[in-house]
Amino acid sequence: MPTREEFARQLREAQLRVTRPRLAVMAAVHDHPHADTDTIIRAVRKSLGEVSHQAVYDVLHALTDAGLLRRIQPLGSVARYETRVGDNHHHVVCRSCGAIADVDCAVGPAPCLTAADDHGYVIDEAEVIYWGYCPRCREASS
Amino acid sequence: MPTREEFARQLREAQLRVTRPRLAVMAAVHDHPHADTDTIIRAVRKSLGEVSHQAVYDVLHALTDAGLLRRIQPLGSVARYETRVGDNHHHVVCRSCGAIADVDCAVGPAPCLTAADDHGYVIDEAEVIYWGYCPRCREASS
DNA sequence: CCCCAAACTTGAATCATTCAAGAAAATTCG
DNA sequence: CGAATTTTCTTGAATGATTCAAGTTTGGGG
Repeated sequence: MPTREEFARQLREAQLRVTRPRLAVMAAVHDHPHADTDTIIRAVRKSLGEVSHQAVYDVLHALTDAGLLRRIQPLGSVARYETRVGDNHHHVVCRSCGAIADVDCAVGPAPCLTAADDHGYVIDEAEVIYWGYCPRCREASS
Repeated sequence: MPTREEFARQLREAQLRVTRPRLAVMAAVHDHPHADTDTIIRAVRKSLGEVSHQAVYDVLHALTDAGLLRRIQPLGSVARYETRVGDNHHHVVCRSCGAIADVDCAVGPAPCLTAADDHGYVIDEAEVIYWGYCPRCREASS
């Protein structure tokens, strides 16, 4: 996993101040891929002691706006975050337990798909969510 | 647009009772593609008089579970519904104003895409959201 | 026409997220 | 190095979509 210095460098490059909560959030999201806000808050408190939930929300927004984090939100789920950005990869979501896994882009570089009729929209990204059942749930229900 | 009888038939085929709120919700969603719940509630009240918001939520869930409606929820938006179901089409969302337009599937029948590595998941649907800017916002910002 | 499960009404509760105002900390510049 | 300035964090309350719960009404089979 990236070092503390690596995270700090990313923050500076994005014109953001380097603070303990921000470093902790970066580490937490890195360690818990696709984690929801509550999980991230708990992880951050585990490493720093008490931190306000508002601070975590602020940090998640700032880092997302800066492009250091990516926010995803499958139907019926709260917001989730991941550190893997800039490679336009996608996600598989289990309909049963909600587990999420990364999937590489199926058709090349972003935007990796071309709409049949774009209605005049200028498209710059195609976000794909695959729905199905994860190995564990499939086994449990058979 | 489908007739009242057409909607009633769809409800019966789905083993659901035919009620005025349900017919009104079907018509409202049909008339307001991609509308959020609040818009639907207002449209229903316009045609039926006072109807509890809870009834509309119940109906939307029942119809969605029955496959008569499809629920979509782009990042940062509340739940939206549409009557076009079963054809695995996708959506273009404007990053600026949030306008949504339908887009036919680029690669054939569902699931229209193949994941590079499915991690053992059994995938039955690929949901695609194209992000970009609609003609109006593009013009307004130039 | 009667019955009863399914639907609807009313009213309160939940919970993720946001708002607001002041305190604390991180860069900048002297 | 130390004060000034601005960003970030804390505290505490508010918002708003959605859900829960209990009781009433209604659709449609018998």
